[in-house]
Amino acid sequence: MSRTKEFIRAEVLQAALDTFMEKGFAATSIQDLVNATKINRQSLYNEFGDKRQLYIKALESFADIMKEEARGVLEAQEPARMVLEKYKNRIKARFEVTDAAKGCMIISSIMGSTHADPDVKAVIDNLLEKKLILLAGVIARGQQAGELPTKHKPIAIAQNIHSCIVGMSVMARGGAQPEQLIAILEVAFEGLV
Amino acid sequence: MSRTKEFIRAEVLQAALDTFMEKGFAATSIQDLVNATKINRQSLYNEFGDKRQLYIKALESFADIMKEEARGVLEAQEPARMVLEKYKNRIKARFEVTDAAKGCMIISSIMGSTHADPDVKAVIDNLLEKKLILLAGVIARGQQAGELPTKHKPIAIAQNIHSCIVGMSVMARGGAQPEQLIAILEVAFEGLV
DNA sequence: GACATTCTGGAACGTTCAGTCTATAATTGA
DNA sequence: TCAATTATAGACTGAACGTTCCAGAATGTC
Repeated sequence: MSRTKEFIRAEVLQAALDTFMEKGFAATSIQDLVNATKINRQSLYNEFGDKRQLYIKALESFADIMKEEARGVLEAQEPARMVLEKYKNRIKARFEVTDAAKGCMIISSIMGSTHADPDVKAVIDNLLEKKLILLAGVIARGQQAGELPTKHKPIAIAQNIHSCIVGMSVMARGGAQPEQLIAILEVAFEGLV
Repeated sequence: MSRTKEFIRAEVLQAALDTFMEKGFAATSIQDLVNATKINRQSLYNEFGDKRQLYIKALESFADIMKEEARGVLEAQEPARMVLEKYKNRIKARFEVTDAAKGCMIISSIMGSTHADPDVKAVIDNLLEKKLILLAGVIARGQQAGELPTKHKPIAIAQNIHSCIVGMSVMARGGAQPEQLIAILEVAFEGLV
């Protein structure tokens, strides 16, 4: 047979993801990716195709992680307030580690216009939809159980929380401190936990 | 003397701004800027220096507009709830026009890492600070007058609103519809207006 | 009308880019 | 040990990039 690979696909994808997140698609050169992944230029092309395909695969791995994280918390069969409390703490933890400043691949994609690519947009839209359904579902359950105020629709509240987290992520990258971000989160979850 | 210019500086800056917002700094070529501004390549260099300086000048003009808009609403000497109501309506109007999807130069800069440039970061930080001071000031005034709930600090509430607006801007660019965005805004201003 | 100045259009520069090619080294199964 | 296969390293290619240069056209002042 043949020689075996000396790199681990997941690690290479993670390194590529970090690079794309830090610099954005357009400003990331193949050489940047070669340096970051520490694998050969040709191996990159063999394994992932061109730059665009590598980007999409890195984005998909990011989306998978996000989806898994959201499901792990939001699908718990507990009272809605408790689930939301845990979710809030999960977000809080994300912004407490300083490298949260490195950003978010989804926001980076949207702002960098790579989402003009239908394949990219499909990944992003799918993640957003899944997340909002989960979150709105928990809120709806809480409202029906009389645990949560019913002034606003579940989907609007879910989107508000999402919107706020997106904003926090941008602010984190802009240099905001964890304490500020956590204070924002407390306001956003007012009346929910 | 000499031949007069055939272009209007503000219009050229606006065209450059639109281009940078749409594509981001790295993905915008000089040729793109020549096409968008409809002025000569050499004239661009004569008037604005290189690409980076043009970017900064476009960013500054954007920041000036944002600052002026914020001051126009938030410096009014009226009851805080009324000021916040007007501010909410101003934001709402911004997201009702469909070209809000084109984005925001500040977020684009932060996500695209042009804010690693100290000159760029200075413009952004200054705008953010000014805006938050104004907004937190109105909220503090409202709290002191007993118009607004005092559970959270004014600056935290202001940052929460800012964060939410930033998130909405990203969502708008991602394809969210005005109705969704307005519903988010209503949730964000809950208890404030 | 002559001059000085500045705008304009296009060519040209050196650099960097994404992607390909070639040659060599390494590893496997037989 | 050998043949087959694949990783690796670096040179290479053609295009696009930001920027500069140059020649000519246009315009205001004297």
